[in-house]
Amino acid sequence: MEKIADIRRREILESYYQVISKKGIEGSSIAKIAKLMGVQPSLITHYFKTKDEMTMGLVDFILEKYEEPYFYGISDAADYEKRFHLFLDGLFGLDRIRFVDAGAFYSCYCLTFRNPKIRERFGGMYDRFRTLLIKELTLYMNNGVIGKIDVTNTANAIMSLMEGLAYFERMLDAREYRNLCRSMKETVLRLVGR
Amino acid sequence: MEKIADIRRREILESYYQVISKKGIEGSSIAKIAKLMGVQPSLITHYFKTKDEMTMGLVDFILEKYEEPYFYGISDAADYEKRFHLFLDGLFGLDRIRFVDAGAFYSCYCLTFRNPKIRERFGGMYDRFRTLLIKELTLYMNNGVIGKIDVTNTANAIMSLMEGLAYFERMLDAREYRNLCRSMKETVLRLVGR
Amino acid sequence: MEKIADIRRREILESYYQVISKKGIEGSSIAKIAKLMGVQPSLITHYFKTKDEMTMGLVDFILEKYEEPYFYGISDAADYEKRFHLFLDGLFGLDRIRFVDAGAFYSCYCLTFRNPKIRERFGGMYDRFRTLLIKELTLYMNNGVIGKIDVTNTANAIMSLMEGLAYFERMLDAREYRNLCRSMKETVLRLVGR
Amino acid sequence: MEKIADIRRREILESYYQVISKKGIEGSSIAKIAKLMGVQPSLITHYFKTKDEMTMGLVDFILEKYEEPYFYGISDAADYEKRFHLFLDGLFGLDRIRFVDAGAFYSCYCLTFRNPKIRERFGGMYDRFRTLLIKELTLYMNNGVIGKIDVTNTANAIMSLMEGLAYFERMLDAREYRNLCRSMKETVLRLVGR
DNA sequence: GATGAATGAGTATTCATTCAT
DNA sequence: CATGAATGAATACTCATTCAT
Repeated sequence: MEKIADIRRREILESYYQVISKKGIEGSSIAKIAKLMGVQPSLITHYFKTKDEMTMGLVDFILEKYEEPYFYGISDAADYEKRFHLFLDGLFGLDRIRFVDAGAFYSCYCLTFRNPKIRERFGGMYDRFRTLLIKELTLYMNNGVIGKIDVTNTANAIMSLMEGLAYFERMLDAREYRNLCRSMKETVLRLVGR
Repeated sequence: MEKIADIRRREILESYYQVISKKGIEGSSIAKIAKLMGVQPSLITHYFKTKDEMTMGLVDFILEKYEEPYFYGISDAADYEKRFHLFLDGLFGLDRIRFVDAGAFYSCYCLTFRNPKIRERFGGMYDRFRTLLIKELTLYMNNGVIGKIDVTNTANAIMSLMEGLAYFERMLDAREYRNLCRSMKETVLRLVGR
Repeated sequence: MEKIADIRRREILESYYQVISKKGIEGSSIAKIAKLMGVQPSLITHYFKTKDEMTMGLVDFILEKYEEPYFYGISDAADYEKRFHLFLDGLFGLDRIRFVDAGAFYSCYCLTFRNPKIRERFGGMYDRFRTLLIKELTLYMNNGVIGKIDVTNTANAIMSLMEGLAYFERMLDAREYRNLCRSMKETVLRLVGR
Repeated sequence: MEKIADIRRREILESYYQVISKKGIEGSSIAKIAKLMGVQPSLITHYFKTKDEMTMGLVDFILEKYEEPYFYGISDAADYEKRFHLFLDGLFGLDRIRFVDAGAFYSCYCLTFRNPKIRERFGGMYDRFRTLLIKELTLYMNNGVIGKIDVTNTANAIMSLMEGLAYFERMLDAREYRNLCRSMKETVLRLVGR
């Protein structure tokens, strides 16, 4: 039984997210969010004292969404060989579900350049992701699925590949993107010594 | 013999660039640019009819700066072996000179999500870069410096690696970044069959 | 046996008084009062239907405080000569206790210019004070402590002197203020024919 | 030939003065001033960067008005006896022209409690007035029109009397006020030893 | 080529107040 | 008695833009 305040806050962040997706960070405003929600702007300031506070909320909102597929997308199959390929497909597969609008995500990423708190949040998220990758890679390494590697270094490389892939997704046509995905997967295979 | 108008326009874009670097796209305005230049805002509107027009100008300004090291950074050494390694260092070396403020660059990148014209500019820039990479890779391939590869595919992968590296640069500490650079270079070496 | 409602109203007025002292009438608001009290703004509206009503309450609160030293500060000594000098010291002495913050007091005084009800309250307070002065002066006159005077006129003059003194207190340095107090006392002595 | 900017600024201050007279400091706003002028609020911010800046301007505007009758109201008659009485009438006469709305004046006075700069302006004005009084009193003293007095002290007392008179003007009916004026004049006569 | 006056819509935030719980 | 949701108007100030000079 969630409190009404939490629901409202969530609603506001959801609307902020939609506005920022459509209009960008420079085109988003409390008034537009309120209009989308069908409430008065002052109601929003009732829940978030300042716009900065609300933006911090949005970053958390987005990073949570962004993180989800990584944390919950990993198979727990007993067969490590199979699990490894599922894992790779989860990272670079064409059917990878994108939970967060890329425009909104990069808008928030831009905030890291001037807002140390937001940079921390992004940093924290990537740390958690790196830790997850390391754990997973170590598992595969210890079970002979992949070769002996520097797991931290490899995790960083994988994250970089993923980021590059995401960045270029919309710059490429479907065929090029498909090739890039495959190429990335193969690159990872080589990186882990297979 | 440049006209005074061109000089002024350049000056304005330079100031816009500085403002966007410091305050982000959501914190930049004609008034702030004018203040930085020590002129009246209306002078800026005199040279750029609308803010959108000026922003288009800024994108070109930034992409030009961004492109420069790639186009002029490639060695023309006769020794292909040596040239190849200089080439790799140019892309992933620690001493790679960054000509464009990353915050400003990503702010402009964000605009591609809502402005098709700007997306075109970015797309064009990456096309030119891909063409350059393909030409260079083909040269190395034809001269036996690297193995038989799908050059387009490899060029895309290299661009992705570079982008991922740039994205994470400020999220990593110096040591991690150094390792990532080295790792990237090794990854490319494997991709090109060495 | 005071009701809780009366206590709360008193509490609210005390907080309003503090806020107006610190921020002035133009900087005071129900929200700030509520924050100072650690309650919700709506609680204040519960006790005072409108802000105007609360302001009326504040005026009474302040005038009551303001009046106090005059009403209770007068000696009841049997020796009229002595009592007269204590009386004078009470009005113009350096050790005169100020019960009301001058900033808050003048803020309320300003309201008399637009709010007839508030003007009445101030007028009533000054009437009571004048009556008191007249009574006291008559006593001294009838007992030969002072000469034959127009008591009403003299009371008005004394009030004016006091007001002028209060007005300039913070514009003068300590020495000047001390001299002014002494000068005022001497002026009164002359006015009452001594 | 005054510049348009100076005229506009003056116009704005005049309107601010009218609004503050009618609505008090707590009821005055840029929007109301603009409405009274028939212009957009943003035009006002064009001439005064902040409301505080405009308020500083208003204080100067009001003090200037307030000062005027004192500086220009003093007779330069050669007959000192006559000049002295004209001088007294100027200060306490019934026909004393009031140049400044009392409500607006006291609203500004209230600002001295929280704004040191404004306090300074008021202090400066009173200093100039005291200096003027001292000069005038010294003239009379040196020419035997009045007795030997402490001119500074007397100047302070006169200012206090005037302030008290102004403060109570609107609290008294016409007859009482007339009497108070006369009483004040007599008090001054006694203070200067006549 | 450049200034500065002016507009009108927009910004985040605060205001007093109402009402259901 | 007290909270907290919600409103709608107001606050100072900034925005991009136009236009006359």
